[in-house]
Amino acid sequence: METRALTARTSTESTRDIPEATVARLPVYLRALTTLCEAGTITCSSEELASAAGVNSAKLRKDLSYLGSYGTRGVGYDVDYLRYQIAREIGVTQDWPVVIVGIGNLGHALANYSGFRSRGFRVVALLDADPNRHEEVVAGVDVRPFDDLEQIVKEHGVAIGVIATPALAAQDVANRMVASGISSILNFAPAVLSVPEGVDVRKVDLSIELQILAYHEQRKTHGATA
Amino acid sequence: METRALTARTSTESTRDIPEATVARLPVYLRALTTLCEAGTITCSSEELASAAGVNSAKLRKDLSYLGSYGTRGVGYDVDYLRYQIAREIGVTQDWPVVIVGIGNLGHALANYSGFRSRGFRVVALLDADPNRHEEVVAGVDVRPFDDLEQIVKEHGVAIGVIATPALAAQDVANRMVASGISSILNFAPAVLSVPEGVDVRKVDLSIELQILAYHEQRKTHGATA
DNA sequence: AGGAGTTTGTGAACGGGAGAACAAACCGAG
DNA sequence: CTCGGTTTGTTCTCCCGTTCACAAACTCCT
Repeated sequence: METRALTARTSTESTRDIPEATVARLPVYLRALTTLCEAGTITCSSEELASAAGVNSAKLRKDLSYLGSYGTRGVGYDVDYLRYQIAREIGVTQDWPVVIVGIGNLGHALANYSGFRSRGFRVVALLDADPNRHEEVVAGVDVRPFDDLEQIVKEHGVAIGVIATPALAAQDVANRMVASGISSILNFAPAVLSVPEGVDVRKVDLSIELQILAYHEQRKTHGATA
Repeated sequence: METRALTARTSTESTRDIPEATVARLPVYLRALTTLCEAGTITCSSEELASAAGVNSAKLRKDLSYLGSYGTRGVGYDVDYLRYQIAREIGVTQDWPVVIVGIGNLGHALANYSGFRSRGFRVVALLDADPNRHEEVVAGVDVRPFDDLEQIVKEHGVAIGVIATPALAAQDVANRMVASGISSILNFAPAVLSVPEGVDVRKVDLSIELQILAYHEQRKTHGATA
């Protein structure tokens, strides 16, 4: 009778529906906590953690409150405990298999990026349409033909794909990924992807970021071009 | 008596104070327009352009309205004219000199990325603290010692810097950049930078994007781990 | 010239996130 | 046990951004 049925979960814990803005900050908190942890810190206040993460302390506390009450009033948060809780909420307590398509300059860099491995992701395959690259071994993983995508996805249970191809190829790659069963895509190609309902796409665009900076930069020195 | 005094500008054109969310979308429109232009399209409606950019048409129209009235009712927008207007508003009608610090995997990829050159940016220098790299030439630009930063910035009038170093070095690099006169920073290092008032920092974090995808992915297959 | 059809530009309602401020809860000292 | 100091969790308010809906404006056809 109630809409509750939709939000009710089997689990005994975890209040669901975390705001999107909060979800985007959780990884930042996670990194800050890891840094604190490595520095030997046992406990920290919301003020300290907020400062380490570069956000407002009130915002931090509100964000954490969506996950539950993991702090202790008058004391603060247990660094290691909170770190685990956030990692669990995000889902990076165990590794996610990932495929990267497009082994150009950027693909190389991504394959070699150690931050993936250390933060819950494992590159299980590198794919490229160019046969000349199929001899290569990058970061300990050999480059394979793009047509192997479906088999690899099935074999490793891959849910997340990274697109690092030229813009023209991006939509085709996305289509094949979706057809193979991938339901989350990180797109580095400068192209707008259209995907079916239920598939998440996040886009990282290097030149757009620079253009945004250029806009503000232009403002700073507006009329003073002499 | 009115707050108008604050928003009034000397220029005869350009209504100022464009919302930040709009600024972030202008480069997307610019790219969509360029694509349309290359396809030979002369005119397009807000609906078409919005679809090409992957946004709502009402949002597109409102965004464009902040720049002025560049469309024609009953007709649409002149592709080439609008393209120029947006480029001018962003400030990419002429090239911005850019320095990249940290020539590891990612730095290499960035230096070779053709999208910068074609979108109003010119890499004038590659810097690295490691003397072993100073022999290298990447993308036609030779890698120079980090200590040359100030001289290069002065010489070329560089206002925008890109940080592609490990996390530990990022803050130091940022400090040196600011001291040299750079006032806009694009940071790829997984670290929170603190900079003085007036300096803009944008952050691109590869693993955070993946973590956000992982969160949603975990939801899709919530209790069905069987 | 006039009217039908089309598309822009914008006013207004709506929803979500940011930040301030405070009550509830915890620790430790006496 | 009580009290003062500290820090969390949460409520409330404000502001930005999104979206709807419609009037204004333009073209084309008759």
